[in-house]
Amino acid sequence: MSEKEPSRVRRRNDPLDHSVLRKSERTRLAIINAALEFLSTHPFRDLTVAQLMSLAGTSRSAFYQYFEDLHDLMEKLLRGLEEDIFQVAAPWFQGDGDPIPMLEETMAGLVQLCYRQGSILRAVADAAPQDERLEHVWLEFLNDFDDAVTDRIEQHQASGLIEPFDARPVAIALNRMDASLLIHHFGRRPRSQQQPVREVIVRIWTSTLYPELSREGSVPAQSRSRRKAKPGK
Amino acid sequence: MSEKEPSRVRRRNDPLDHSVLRKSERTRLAIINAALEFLSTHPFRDLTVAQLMSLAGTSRSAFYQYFEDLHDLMEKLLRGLEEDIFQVAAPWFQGDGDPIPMLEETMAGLVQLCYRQGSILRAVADAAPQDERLEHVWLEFLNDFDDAVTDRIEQHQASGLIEPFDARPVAIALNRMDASLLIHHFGRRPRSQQQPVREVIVRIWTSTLYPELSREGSVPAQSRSRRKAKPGK
DNA sequence: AGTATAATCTGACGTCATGTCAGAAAAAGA
DNA sequence: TCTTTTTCTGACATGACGTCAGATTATACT
Repeated sequence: MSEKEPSRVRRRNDPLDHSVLRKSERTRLAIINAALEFLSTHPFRDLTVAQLMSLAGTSRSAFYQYFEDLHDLMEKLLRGLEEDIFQVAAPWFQGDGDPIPMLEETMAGLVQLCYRQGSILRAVADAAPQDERLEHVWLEFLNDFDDAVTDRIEQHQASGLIEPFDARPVAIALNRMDASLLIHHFGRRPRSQQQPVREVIVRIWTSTLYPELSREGSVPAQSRSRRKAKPGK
Repeated sequence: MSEKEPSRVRRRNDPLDHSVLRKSERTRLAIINAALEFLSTHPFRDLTVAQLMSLAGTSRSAFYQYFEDLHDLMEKLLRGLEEDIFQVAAPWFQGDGDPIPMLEETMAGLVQLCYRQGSILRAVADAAPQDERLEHVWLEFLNDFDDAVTDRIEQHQASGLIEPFDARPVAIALNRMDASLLIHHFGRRPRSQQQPVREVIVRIWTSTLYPELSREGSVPAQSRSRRKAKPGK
């Protein structure tokens, strides 16, 4: 998310009128915001540079001062998400203790995040196959997740929490499921409810990874609604 | 592949030489074959009408006599797959008896089919977000599967084979996983091996749908490759 | 503030793939 | 061989892209 600092703040007069930001930075943000707004209501295929820049309030050609092309813009948007996602996923990946509650927490966070940013995720996924470079970034993004999940499964296998099996294919499968599901449910309006999505993800992960643990204490696994999940504001 | 016959010989006596097919039909097939060949080695984004028609051996504009545009062509290709897929999936959907072997059979068939036709699947999935109509067809295709799986789960729930839970979200999740996975592993060259993919799909479906049944008889589920699985081909 | 300089913007241009159409060429039928 | 129908083709118009030189505006310094 954080690019470079506003850096040398040597404003002598009061650049505050124009906000502390450099012009270029303001324009860049205007473009990004226009894109976010547009993509929250339209599919990526309808986004053109002309459209976008008229929303952003400058001329079409100015776009190319900030991004190589639309796919480059999507890449930047993805990078923004990436951090948040890895951060919100931390509990299951790094916590210790009963893995199922950690899984639930991680997935709740993931679902909530994607509930808000799902349109970006969808836009990136839609755009990726059109551009070799973006596709590479997207696959790398997914692959990072595969690596992380594989590691975590192997750790839990080493400590006996998960029975031994080839971890990577399972990690890939679960991740692809998550991605497709999150995009499917939250990638366009109107969005699905969070709860059923959260529940089904947790159900499949736990029955796949922790079958013995999951057998108990969850009837149909309906009433497991946890803390009110602060409305997130 | 095939240029045009030495032709020049307009023998209307035996149209068999030019095959029994009408010219238009031969051209249509030439286009489709050129597309299949191209897509088995290149991503959809590199396919242009000009490229395609030069492979097919006729002029660019002739393309539009047969298809509205490239997305329409992709739709036709998808329709071709659709039948095969539903057919090969029959065992679990329609058979009766122990559900796990049926699942295994269905998934083996699915994996094998997609091993061969994966590039089409990928091309369609890649192309879908670019065209409203194709996207609709693709989503409908997935949705038909969701319906079928939901029904089957509910049947098995009614007969006590599967514990009660909201079937549709689970069906959706499992289907999206399958689709992503099949495209991921078989959508481009070099392709993954069939066995691990088949195994992981079966593992996740069974542990999700038939957790009690699956607990037994499968150690880590590695050594389940009893039969030599005739080398494919 | 006033001005020099650097940063940013803009319109015009060339490119490429698309989809259409009228006329040419070839196939089908007799 | 001739006629009719089908199929193909080149040329055109369109729309989005990405670039660039010159104009315009912001910024820094006195």
